[in-house]
Amino acid sequence: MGSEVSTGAGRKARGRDERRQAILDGAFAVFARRGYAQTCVQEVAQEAGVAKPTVYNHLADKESLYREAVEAAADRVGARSLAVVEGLREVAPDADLREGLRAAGRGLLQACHDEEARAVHRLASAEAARFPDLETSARERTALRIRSALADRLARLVLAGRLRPCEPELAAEHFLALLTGPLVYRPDAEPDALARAAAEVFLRAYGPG
Amino acid sequence: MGSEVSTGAGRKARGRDERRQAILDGAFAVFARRGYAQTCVQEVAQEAGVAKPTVYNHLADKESLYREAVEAAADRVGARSLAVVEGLREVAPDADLREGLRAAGRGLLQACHDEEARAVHRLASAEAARFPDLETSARERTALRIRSALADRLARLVLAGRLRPCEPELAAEHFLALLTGPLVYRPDAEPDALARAAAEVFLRAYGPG
Amino acid sequence: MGSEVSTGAGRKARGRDERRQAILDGAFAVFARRGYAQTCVQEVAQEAGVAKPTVYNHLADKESLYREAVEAAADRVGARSLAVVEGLREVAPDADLREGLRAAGRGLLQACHDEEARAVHRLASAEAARFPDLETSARERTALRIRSALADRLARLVLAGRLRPCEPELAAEHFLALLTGPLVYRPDAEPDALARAAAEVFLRAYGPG
Amino acid sequence: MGSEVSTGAGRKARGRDERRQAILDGAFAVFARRGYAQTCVQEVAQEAGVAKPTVYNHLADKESLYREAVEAAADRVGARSLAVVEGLREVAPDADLREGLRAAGRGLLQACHDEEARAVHRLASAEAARFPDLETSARERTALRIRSALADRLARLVLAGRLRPCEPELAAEHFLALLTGPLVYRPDAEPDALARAAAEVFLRAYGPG
DNA sequence: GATGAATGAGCCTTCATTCAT
DNA sequence: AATGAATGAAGGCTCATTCAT
Repeated sequence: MGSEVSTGAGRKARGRDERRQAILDGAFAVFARRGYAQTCVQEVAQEAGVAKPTVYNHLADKESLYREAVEAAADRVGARSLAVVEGLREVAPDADLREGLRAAGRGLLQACHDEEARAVHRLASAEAARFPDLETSARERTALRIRSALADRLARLVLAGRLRPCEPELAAEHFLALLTGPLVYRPDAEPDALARAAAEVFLRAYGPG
Repeated sequence: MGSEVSTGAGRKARGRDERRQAILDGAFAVFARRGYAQTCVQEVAQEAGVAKPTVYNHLADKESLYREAVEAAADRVGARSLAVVEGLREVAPDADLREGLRAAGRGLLQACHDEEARAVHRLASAEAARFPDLETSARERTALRIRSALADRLARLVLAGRLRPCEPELAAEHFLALLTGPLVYRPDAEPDALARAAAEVFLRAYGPG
Repeated sequence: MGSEVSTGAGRKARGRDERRQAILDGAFAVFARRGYAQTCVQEVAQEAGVAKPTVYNHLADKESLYREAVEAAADRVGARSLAVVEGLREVAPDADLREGLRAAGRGLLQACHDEEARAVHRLASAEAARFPDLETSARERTALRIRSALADRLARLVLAGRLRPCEPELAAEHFLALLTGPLVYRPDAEPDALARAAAEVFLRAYGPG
Repeated sequence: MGSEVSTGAGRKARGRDERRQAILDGAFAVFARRGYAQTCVQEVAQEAGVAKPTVYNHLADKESLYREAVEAAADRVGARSLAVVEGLREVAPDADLREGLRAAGRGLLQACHDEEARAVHRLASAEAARFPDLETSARERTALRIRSALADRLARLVLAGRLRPCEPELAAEHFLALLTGPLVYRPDAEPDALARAAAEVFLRAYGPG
């Protein structure tokens, strides 16, 4: 008895959470592949390596499964993207701002336009009829967090005299729009070219007078 | 049968196309409300005021129904948007360009971000798994046509010396991105404010040196 | 076209009702054999010779199926029993009343304690948790109708001086209780013996002074 | 393990039986509320305050649980009813027989038509398909024991000249039928009124010539 | 002995699609 | 051409039961 107390409890708790994670990860993968309705819980269970009822042991029903899987993925995307934006802190006072924005742009394209990020947005908006608030929830976990963090960085750059005075939130929206907007027309555009063009145009519009 | 050929054929043909239209319109409405899987053919039939097998008389199956309904709607959206862009032709050589861009922006927001347009994009991307080419098809009928027409206008403005030399396609993408990008963060933003900001920033970046 | 109008419409209507009847009959048979939960709709469909969805085309769900099947059977039992009680009308003023009651008793045992009747009561009370009012509904269609009709007959016999003055409803309950009560202890008792004993005892208690 | 043998065995045995009782009582309560199929073992476990596998440690499976719970309750009902019938022993040779029967009738209605007793009969007959002998088993533990005991009392009353010669078993059946039969038609009838009417009619039929 | 977690099996229900009229 | 009715196929969910602790 005593020999299992310390690790036993730990293993149990850890095991349960790990299994839940595995189920959510499997669910996101299958939902991304097939969409909500095409996905059957059976397939999610297979992907997670558990039996079907085990899925229901952790998530109440297929809808919860979807919602939680999408939100968890949205959190991952948001976290990745935030880390990239934080990189802008390190732009030295005399460093090349254009280069810093371009690097941030490249990073953001990787972080918030990779396969997972696009799946998050697609899954969130696709089932807006069934989950009226999922789109908003996903947006808060990704786009809004990113804009907010980026606006913080831009505000500092304004104070440092490296950008002209402006509304930081709007400027952030514009930078992100310039960066990702073209993907609508050219989904396979080179990230580096996109980042360069976005930085260039952004600085012409928002650079110091 | 034979007795109806002369008038009957005419009536039938016209009635047939009208009925087909009614079915496609009903289908788009229901698909937009419920999504692909939630929609049952029965409901489409009701919305169109016909019986279920009649739907199958006009469209082979549910998938055709979806595809054709979405593509027809995409064509409508594209046509509306093109008309707006064509309005830029009328910007007189000495007129206020900023105001012209702003007006075009307002019109585009109405034309390509109204309920129907957003439904088209949502429906096209939501079922990417089932219709791998529908997203591309819808994009061609809407976004690409718009960009192309807008690029034409911008090229003329460059030639007229009212914009700095640039790649017209990229500039068009940037204008559209500046215009609609903020909607990701503020879905209920005022169209006029969006158009003004987009025109302003676009001209700072692309206006004559 | 014209040649099918008269029979076609009839056939359609008749066909639909007949099919519904077949489904309800099949359902009652299977429910009586297996009980509510053991019965799967598939088996009901087989018994009725239709496909499973056809069952759902006629009855909304398994619960409706149960309720309607039980109530239809209750109506049949009630109708059969009423016919037997009506037979008491024909007891001539100078005929042997004991013999008339005995014959009615035999008939009632056949009509309201045959396989079907017992199944009705069992099915109605077994699922009282799921169908809180089914037991009452079945009782109204069977027992209460029978008591009422029998009370009518007994009242006439009182007026004719062949029974002592009494409350006809209570007397009817007592006759029916004497008739069927012993079945609780001897489910296989001879109907004729039961009827004779019930008539005998009833007349000792309710016969003219 | 070894260290608990002396006291542990005693405690365990007592605790074990008590726990078994708690489980059977909980099972009966839940089965009576929900019926066999609606009841899940989980709910029985909750009602008994134990975990689900503990139920399986005491009873082999859900069917045993049902059978044993119903039979235990039937034994309780039978015991209560017998005690009431035994009360008839005390009718003094010169006491009011009508009053004695009426008192016994009231007592029997309490003992064998209370909530528990009706649940026993309902549960036993409801699952006749699954437990072909449970109905008989329950009847033996309740109705047949009661009839037998009552027949004993009636036989003595015949010998004492207070009832006319008759078959005691049949007379007992008739008394019980007169007593409880009307409940079929009036489930909420006053027990006292029922008992009075039953005693009255019974004595008219079975009282001394 | 008691429990948390996992599973195998089964059933209700829905719906796209096809016949017969 | 249009419809009422029927069906084949598929999937979500529940639950009795069993391991591992």
